[in-house]
Amino acid sequence: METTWEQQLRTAGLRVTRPRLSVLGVLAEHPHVDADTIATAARTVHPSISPQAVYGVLKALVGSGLARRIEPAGGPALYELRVGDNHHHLVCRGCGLIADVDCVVGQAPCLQPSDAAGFAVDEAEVVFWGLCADCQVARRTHVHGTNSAFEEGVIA
Amino acid sequence: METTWEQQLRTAGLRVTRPRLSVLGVLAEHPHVDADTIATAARTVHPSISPQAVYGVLKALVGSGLARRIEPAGGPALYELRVGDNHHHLVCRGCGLIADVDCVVGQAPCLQPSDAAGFAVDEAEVVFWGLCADCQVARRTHVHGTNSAFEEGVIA
DNA sequence: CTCTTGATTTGACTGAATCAAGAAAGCGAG
DNA sequence: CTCGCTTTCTTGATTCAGTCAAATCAAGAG
Repeated sequence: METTWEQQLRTAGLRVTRPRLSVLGVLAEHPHVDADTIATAARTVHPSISPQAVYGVLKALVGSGLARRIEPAGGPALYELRVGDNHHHLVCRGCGLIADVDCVVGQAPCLQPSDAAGFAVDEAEVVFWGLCADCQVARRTHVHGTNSAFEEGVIA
Repeated sequence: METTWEQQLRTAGLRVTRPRLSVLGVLAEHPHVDADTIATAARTVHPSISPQAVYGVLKALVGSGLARRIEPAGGPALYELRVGDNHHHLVCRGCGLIADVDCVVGQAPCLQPSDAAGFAVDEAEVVFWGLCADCQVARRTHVHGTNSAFEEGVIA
């Protein structure tokens, strides 16, 4: 697995560098992370890595299709290594937890708009909003505000 | 129509103020606008309105259900008056143009994830990415880069 | 008309991300 | 193995969207 990243980088026409391997390592362990968390985690392996290097690496990875960038409303961009399978995401309104959902249909775009209004659609992005199991419990226990942040448009 | 806003504000328990009426006026004319554009446009009617007032008004409108906030990846948040019908959006990768798409199914969430992973889902947000009619032409005419900005992950 | 409460202004501030210039490292050719 | 070109990383400044807080101002109930 370790060497695979090296190969993948080369295949993508990218040089194999320490910052890139560190970032890939972090992404492999954490399915959905923001740039800042990646920088912090990567520093345990490569202490001198700069935040901007992380942005640069991520841009290169996304640009070459090795990683995917998702931008849930109300938070920083997140990155994941799972690419090419056009899956979707569940986002928790309470704690920001993200889970993957397999796409029912196979290829992108998995959905077609009822009226495309002249658009050539190449991707249908689906985000399911709700409460994760833990936050549902926390809500019911009525300790309103236990789980920090993200409090806002909860519909129920 | 003019007076309806006043009524709607009152019904929502909000005071009727000049900044709020100005912002509502702008939103009624432009279906999908960002806060900055709203501020600029509102100033033609109410010159002294401050940018922060616009943020305040928008937060109040969204909070009371009179407006909806959407946040397409890679751009500032946009606001629209069309609420309560759970419709979706088409976004142009070329120029950022946004079009509404009626939801095929009626109520939210219109879609259910195949495996909710314990989440209580209350909304399915769908964004269709592609090229609008104009940008398709511009692309074909090969004047690459005519339509500013937004250039990046075009799949085709 | 007056008073209370809610809204707006003003101005400072945060967080995420980009840009630019110089230094450093990858890696192919010799 | 070494050279040297090119890509990538570092450092530091800068933008952009949006928030926060204190003070002023106005809506509208009484």
